[in-house]
Amino acid sequence: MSQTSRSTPATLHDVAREAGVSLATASRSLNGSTRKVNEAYRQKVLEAAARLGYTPNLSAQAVARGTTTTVALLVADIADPYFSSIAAGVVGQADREQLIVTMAETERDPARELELVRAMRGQRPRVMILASSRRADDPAAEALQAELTAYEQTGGRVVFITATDSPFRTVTLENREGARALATRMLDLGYLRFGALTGPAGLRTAEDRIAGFTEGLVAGGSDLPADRTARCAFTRDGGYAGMRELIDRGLGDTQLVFALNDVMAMGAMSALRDAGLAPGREVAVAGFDDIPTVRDVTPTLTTVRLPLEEVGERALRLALAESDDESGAPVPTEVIVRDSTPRLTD
Amino acid sequence: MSQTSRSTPATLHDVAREAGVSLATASRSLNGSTRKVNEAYRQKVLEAAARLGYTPNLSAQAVARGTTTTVALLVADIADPYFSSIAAGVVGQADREQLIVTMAETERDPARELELVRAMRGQRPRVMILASSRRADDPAAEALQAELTAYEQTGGRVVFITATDSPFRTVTLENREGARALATRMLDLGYLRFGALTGPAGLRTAEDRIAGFTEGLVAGGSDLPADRTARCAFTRDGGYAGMRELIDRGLGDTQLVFALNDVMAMGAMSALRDAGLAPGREVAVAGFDDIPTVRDVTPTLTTVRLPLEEVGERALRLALAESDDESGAPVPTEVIVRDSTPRLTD
DNA sequence: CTGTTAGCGCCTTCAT
DNA sequence: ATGAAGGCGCTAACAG
Repeated sequence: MSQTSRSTPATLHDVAREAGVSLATASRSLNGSTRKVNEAYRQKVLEAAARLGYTPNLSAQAVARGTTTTVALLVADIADPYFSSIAAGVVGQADREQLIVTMAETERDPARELELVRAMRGQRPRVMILASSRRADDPAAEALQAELTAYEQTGGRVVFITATDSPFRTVTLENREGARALATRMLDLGYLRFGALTGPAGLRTAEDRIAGFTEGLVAGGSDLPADRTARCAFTRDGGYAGMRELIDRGLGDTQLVFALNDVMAMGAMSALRDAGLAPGREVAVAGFDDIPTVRDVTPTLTTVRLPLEEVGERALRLALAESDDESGAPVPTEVIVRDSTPRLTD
Repeated sequence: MSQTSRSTPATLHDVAREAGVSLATASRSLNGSTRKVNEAYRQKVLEAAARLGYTPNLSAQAVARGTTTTVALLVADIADPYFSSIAAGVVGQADREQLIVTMAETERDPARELELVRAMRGQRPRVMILASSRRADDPAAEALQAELTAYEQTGGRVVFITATDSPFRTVTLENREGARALATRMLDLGYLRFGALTGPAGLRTAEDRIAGFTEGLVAGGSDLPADRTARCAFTRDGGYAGMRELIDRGLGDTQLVFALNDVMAMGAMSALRDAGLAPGREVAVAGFDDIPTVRDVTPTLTTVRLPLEEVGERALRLALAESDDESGAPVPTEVIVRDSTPRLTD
């Protein structure tokens, strides 16, 4: 029975022989679509398969069927809560759809992203979801577009998460609108003088958020002066460094700093604290995304909620949808006011 | 040139024809191991491949070669920083080894885990890494073991992350030792009366940490009274609920609560805050893992550092290693004292 | 309903 | 060094 030395996985052939039926019958009772096989045979096959510990070879099925059950997911940084939440959504939905997800990390490098897309095509995934951030100045953009177009022409489907001007299906995140709503809300709370950590130049998401925030301020009669902003990486450490820079340059009478995303905001609050300033009390801070941990920092962080898991789920559903225009409504966004931006009462 | 309608991916056959060589030559120049092909031909093939946008079909390669380049990763919860950090390590190392990683989520359900392992075997992955938590009372344990054994007998390699009594390769995390060291250190800081959130019964990691912590306390002349502990889920919300329960039961003169892992600790601190108690000042809190965000909470969290990304990398390296005993040294652990456990000076 | 027989895309002896 | 041919595990007509 239990072999102790290395062998090969049981093959469908083995199962068929063990059950005393033909290959086709075995195939049909194990994986075939609609049941058109004698129940008695079916049983024999199932038993034989169980006895042999048979598992269909997905690669073989893929070549024979000419189609896989794979979805490829590209993210910038798996350990970043923004991406891991999206990934959780994708993986969850994939599981429900009986699909397998493979994952790769671009590390925010466009050249690397292109390479990865090329490599992933080898898997012949049914769909490719690109969640790594788009940039305006991407030199590899054209090549990427070409690669993806070719991929779609051979039956694949690509879905972007938030990059509106691509010809591919997209889960639109209302970065601009959300940031604008945030600005409006902050004005309502009595804030008048704003600063911001603006993220790296050219990063699409960052630019949209800054633009929206600025719009909101301007619409409310305020503004975002350039000397109250700092460029920095789109990460926790970037947020820390950016706030540090703002502090070094002199915060002046800045009342609130918008940090573009929650991890940056958390870094920024730590920078304030390390400089002896109390976030929320002395300088208000707001983020974007509403990652889980912002409820647990002190003060709790005001932010714009993005249902990240749902975004991941939607991305996959969108990819699998028949009709092209199913992109549907953009993902709803919601301003969540917490303790990092108390109402100003003076 | 650029087809506008749907077609099929270029095949090696196409490339060969386009280059005017045989299938074999094309194969050899594109993917063959050692170069034994005329440079002129080689060039022609490469050019043809580029012109056609050819990408080798990995599934086909897999069936032909009888081996894949896939590593399957099983985690409990992708969005949890503990697992996403490990995943980042695995994916990073896989990239370096030219391997593809597929990912699935057990949602902490042993039955589901078994199912997933069975399903993943269909991919014929070279290695399978199980990072989802082991439990003592798992009714599916035997079946899982059988499944994994069968998998290894057919050439696969399984690696567990922290489950010492399995017959498979394991990346050992010194949960017990780390917790013991933490206890010792807390005693050094002057703490005398301890409580703990003990996680769900039967969860291996949780039990090791509690055992180690208790050992450390006892060795130092203290103890962990049952009435100062609370069972709860191994998550942020579990930590919150557990601390809530402790508070409701009456904290008494408890000075420090050990939370088993950082996300629980963060939940616990929020529970304290919501109850009007200042974490760190009125009740000290310690966690385990050292996930990135604990530097940004207030007070910063005392914890036991586990190099999670490195754990992921090691898991894959261990899987790929020739010799069996390369399990090597357990992952080093380090107590990191931060502001949530100030020195007691009375 | 069942079995036979071509493939699917690729690799790899085996001759040449 | 190159090409022809068989085979990997499975599916999908196609006959029976």
